[in-house]
Amino acid sequence: MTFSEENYLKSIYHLATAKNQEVSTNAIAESMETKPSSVTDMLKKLAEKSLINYVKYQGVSLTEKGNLAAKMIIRKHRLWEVFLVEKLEFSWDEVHEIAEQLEHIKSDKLINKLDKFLNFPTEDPHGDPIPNANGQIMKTDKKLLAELHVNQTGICVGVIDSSPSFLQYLDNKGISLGAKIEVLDIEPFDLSFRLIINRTEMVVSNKITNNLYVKLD
Amino acid sequence: MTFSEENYLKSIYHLATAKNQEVSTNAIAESMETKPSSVTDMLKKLAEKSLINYVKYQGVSLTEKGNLAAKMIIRKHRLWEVFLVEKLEFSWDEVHEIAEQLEHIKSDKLINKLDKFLNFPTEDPHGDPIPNANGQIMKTDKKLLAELHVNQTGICVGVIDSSPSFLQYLDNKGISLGAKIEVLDIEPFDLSFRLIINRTEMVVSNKITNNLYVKLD
DNA sequence: ATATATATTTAGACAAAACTAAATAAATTT
DNA sequence: AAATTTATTTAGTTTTGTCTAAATATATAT
Repeated sequence: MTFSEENYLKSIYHLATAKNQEVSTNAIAESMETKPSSVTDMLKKLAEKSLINYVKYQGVSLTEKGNLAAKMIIRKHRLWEVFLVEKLEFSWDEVHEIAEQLEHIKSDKLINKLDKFLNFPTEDPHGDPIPNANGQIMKTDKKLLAELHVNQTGICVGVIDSSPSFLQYLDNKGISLGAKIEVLDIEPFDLSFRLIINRTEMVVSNKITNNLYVKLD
Repeated sequence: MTFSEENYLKSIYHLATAKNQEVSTNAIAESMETKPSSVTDMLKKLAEKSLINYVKYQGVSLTEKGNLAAKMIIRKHRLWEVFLVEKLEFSWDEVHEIAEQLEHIKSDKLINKLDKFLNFPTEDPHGDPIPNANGQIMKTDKKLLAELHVNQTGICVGVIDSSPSFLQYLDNKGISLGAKIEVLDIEPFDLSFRLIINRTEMVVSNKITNNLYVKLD
């Protein structure tokens, strides 16, 4: 499988998981920053290889085979991210780009040894789950911070937006995975939250609360 | 720089180092298992980028820029090999293929952090030197085992042939880097050596002695 | 020095993955 | 239901890296 094919599979997987329905050509083109006509070409190839179900004009879904392949790429991506943060001391906003390259390295033995070396982590540095060697994903019962009520507490377990700018914002505010969060107050007008995070009181906008996952305790 | 360009540079570097003269089109084609006509095409491109000195029909040499680029690829290859053996517990005959992929990952920060994580190794698992971040190579004063005389002793510091079959042969004989070697006897007829390696006596052919480096002590 | 053999380059073609522009299907509006 | 907009596909081109076959340069042998 080529790098390009792998990137398409990954993209389709993410879009299908988010929307939970057939994925459109245009959606893929947008997420991959390419042209719809290029997408059509690739869809034919992936369908030819039985990695996707493709009916002209009807959008696509992953086959069992394609789904597993996508999860294996995501497994590699997230394991390498753990390696970069835990072993090489990268910060969580720097690892995505490098993992985009490392995820294409082909060697089952390598990735399974890496998994063991890292002690079989179940989540990457952004709180996203890491599929195991069989493609199974442990799903945690996390909620958006935006869904909490006043006086509820939880711990930060992940982000939706993992762009460097958002992650750096969180760093500046002292918010990292594992941080203890208590909701003091919610402003009805703009849905901003007054919180205590790790003993520090702060106010965050609803843009933040809609991109942070917490686990209730 | 593309993967292919990097592979050509590496190949030219190795051939130039071994032969110490202009490298021929055919030699490159053979070492890369490709056709001379393909090589010619690529040489034009590399010359265009000032990575090699190329005069039609005269063979090629690396420019300063090309030489440095080649050494950086080799640096990455060898550092990843150290990682695979020291951290992931691969054996020395398994790492080459995987390192061939990893050497193309582009991130200076990554490779320098990896270097630090591995404690700035100077040699890879086969005893080959690792260029530092500036491209400098520490050269050790090693000799071929075949050059030793009766009664001389040394320690094994590297191999020329690093094919899995040779490395596995060495494993079977209990020969690894750091092994203590004493030459007991040399058979004039076939130049086979009777040795003591790590307290065990054995006889090895000149094919072996011409592929093992030792350092005298 | 000429003939022969070998090495190298050129010319033209192909596959992969992208693109643009044009055509067509599907969805939406009026 | 027809018209319009939007989404998707097709057709034809480009670039990268490879190939084969043919041409040409260099090296070797007689």
